[in-house]
Amino acid sequence: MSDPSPGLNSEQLGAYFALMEVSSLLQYAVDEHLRADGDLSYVQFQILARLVDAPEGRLRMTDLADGVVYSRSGLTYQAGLLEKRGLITRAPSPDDERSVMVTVTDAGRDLIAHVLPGHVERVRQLLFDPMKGRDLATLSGVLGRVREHMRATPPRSAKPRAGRNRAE
Amino acid sequence: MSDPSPGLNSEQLGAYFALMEVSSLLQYAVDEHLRADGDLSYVQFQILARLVDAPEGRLRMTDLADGVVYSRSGLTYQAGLLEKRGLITRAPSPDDERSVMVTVTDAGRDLIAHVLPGHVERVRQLLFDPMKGRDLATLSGVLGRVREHMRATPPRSAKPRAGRNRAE
DNA sequence: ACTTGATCGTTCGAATTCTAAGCAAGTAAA
DNA sequence: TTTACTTGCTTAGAATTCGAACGATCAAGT
Repeated sequence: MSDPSPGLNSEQLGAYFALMEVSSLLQYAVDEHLRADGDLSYVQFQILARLVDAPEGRLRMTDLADGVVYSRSGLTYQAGLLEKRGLITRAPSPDDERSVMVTVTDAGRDLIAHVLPGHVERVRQLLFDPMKGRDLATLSGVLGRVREHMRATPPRSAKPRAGRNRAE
Repeated sequence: MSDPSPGLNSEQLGAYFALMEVSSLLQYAVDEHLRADGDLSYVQFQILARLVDAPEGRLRMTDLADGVVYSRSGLTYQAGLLEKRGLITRAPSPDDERSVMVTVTDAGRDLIAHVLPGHVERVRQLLFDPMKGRDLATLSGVLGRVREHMRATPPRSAKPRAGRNRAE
């Protein structure tokens, strides 16, 4: 039900714009570093990092795509590039013949290990240096809650059920 | 001097990931609405919105590009699309013959006015509904400060000065 | 078994994006 | 003024991205 749509006050609007601008600028900055230091795009870094973090270093394509907020076809394309560079391998899953398990190779782990310190350093400089006091605690609290809320909120176009909807 | 690179603690890392994921999901959600309701991409909406906000409803291409964190050539492309749809006009600036002034048309203003309520509504539902108490105040304080810090921090690859650098 | 429907991943084509190169116009120094 | 450099924008071509269509596999229900 959530409140009879009063729009956003100017503080909310400012926070919204700031959020989008900060994430854009941050992504540009780290992307630049990743390319220079490891010839990786931000997306590729995300994929590898997520795999390194996963148990056994492997994930199904779909879970990986959901994790990095990315389309399946886009992931197929990037996985092709990463596989060509020997940073990951792909193999059909034993349990489910449809799905493909993606696994980081040692080369992939090495590359992430090589790039990570500089990456983290940039994030610290840009994002956390200007914070003070309880800023971090509040920020991570709020963002964590918002993230859960978003994950739980299905996209508005939540599948027109069968077919015959959508007049017009 | 900012601290001898201790990396990031796990709370910082979590906040960083949450920030990127939240902005991604939020952008997907509003993008979906904008396309359905006004046949606009998120970038196009940003361009128009920024113009509507500008004095006289016009801006130079470069300032517009910087404002939306976008490449110049990308903006040229999008401006072409928007002009074709009659939402903006382009004209050479009187003062500086090089630069191009972009202006929102009435149609452009109307479209933004049409789309804005739904847009804002989604942002409110996804981003602000799960907030409470002083969350908003802190968030906008922190993000505002971070944004200023980022704008002031030049990209690391701050122009190889003249030409003869970049061995290799 | 047999149909129906959902899920998984890829391929295809179109749209978007970036970088590099180029042109035109401004600025500054000689 | 002439030269050199910078700035503003566009063009050209390659790379990336997405959505729709597809083939294959699984999961139920009958």
